[in-house]
Amino acid sequence: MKEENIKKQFKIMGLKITPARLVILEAFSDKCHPLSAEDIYKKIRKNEIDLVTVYRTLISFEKVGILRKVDLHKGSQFYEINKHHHHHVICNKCGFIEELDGCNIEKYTSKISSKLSNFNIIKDHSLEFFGLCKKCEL
Amino acid sequence: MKEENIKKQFKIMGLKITPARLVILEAFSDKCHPLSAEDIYKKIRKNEIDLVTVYRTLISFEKVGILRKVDLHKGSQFYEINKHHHHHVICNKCGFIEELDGCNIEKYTSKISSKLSNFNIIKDHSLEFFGLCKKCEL
DNA sequence: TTTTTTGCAAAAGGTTTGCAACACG
DNA sequence: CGTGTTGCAAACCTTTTGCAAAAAA
Repeated sequence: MKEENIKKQFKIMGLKITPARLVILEAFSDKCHPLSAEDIYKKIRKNEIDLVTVYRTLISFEKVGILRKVDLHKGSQFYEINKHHHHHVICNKCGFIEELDGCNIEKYTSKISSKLSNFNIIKDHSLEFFGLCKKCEL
Repeated sequence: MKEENIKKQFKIMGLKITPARLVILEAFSDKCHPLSAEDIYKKIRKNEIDLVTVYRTLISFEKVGILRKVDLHKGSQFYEINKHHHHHVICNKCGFIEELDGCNIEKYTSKISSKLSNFNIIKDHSLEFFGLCKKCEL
């Protein structure tokens, strides 16, 4: 995303443009793997942004819809850019992650929606696969 | 499950039969909602089983396949009986959980399996939906 | 100038580990 | 009796909170 567009989006979202936010957003753009707070902290250490700021930024970004949470059955919470909705396959042994293009479960979602007794509104879903990668299957 | 069958299964799994394990397993049987270590600890407090033992038991049960992890986007890890595979809808506001009967994404799973470049073996998946329950949508 | 945001320190969960005592088989 | 399991205390790791200083608009 271009600098200008980011600024516009931040403004719309009610977020001030700060170096920390730009750096953290940047950390997501060059790699499409999900990142944890710690991952980002290490990655941008040279910028000397506090880990607490990373946490707070992730929370704001998720709140306004820039990021989404991903559960990888690891110790900590991961986030990824909330675009090009997709899912992952995670190796139970080494933690390797493969991305799956797209997500075609809309049909399934609408089917289940009609069966629900306590929900009218479904906003999101998480779908991750777990297995053994080729290196670890041996 | 009957006492006898449990004992057999435990034996097969290489787990000794202990009061703690029976009580913890029991905690899962009368309710199909996912439970966290803390949930179980509170539920069985009268049996005076240490929280650490609960954690360790959950880990062993998951390892041998009696339980599976469920990610509910809450602070802690939840588990449920690894049978009658199904999914959940979780209210983002109040945390209410609705269970979905069955799971019909096998077709989807086999479709994605063929596209993977780093995995031959898919063992499990997690699929949870998030939204607002009828009480919270107002 | 006003409102957010940041850093630091500290607290608050949640989960894991070490070790000695205990219990299952 | 031997190995696996438990309880207790303490450590650990991740995430959150309070508050004053700094920065954005």
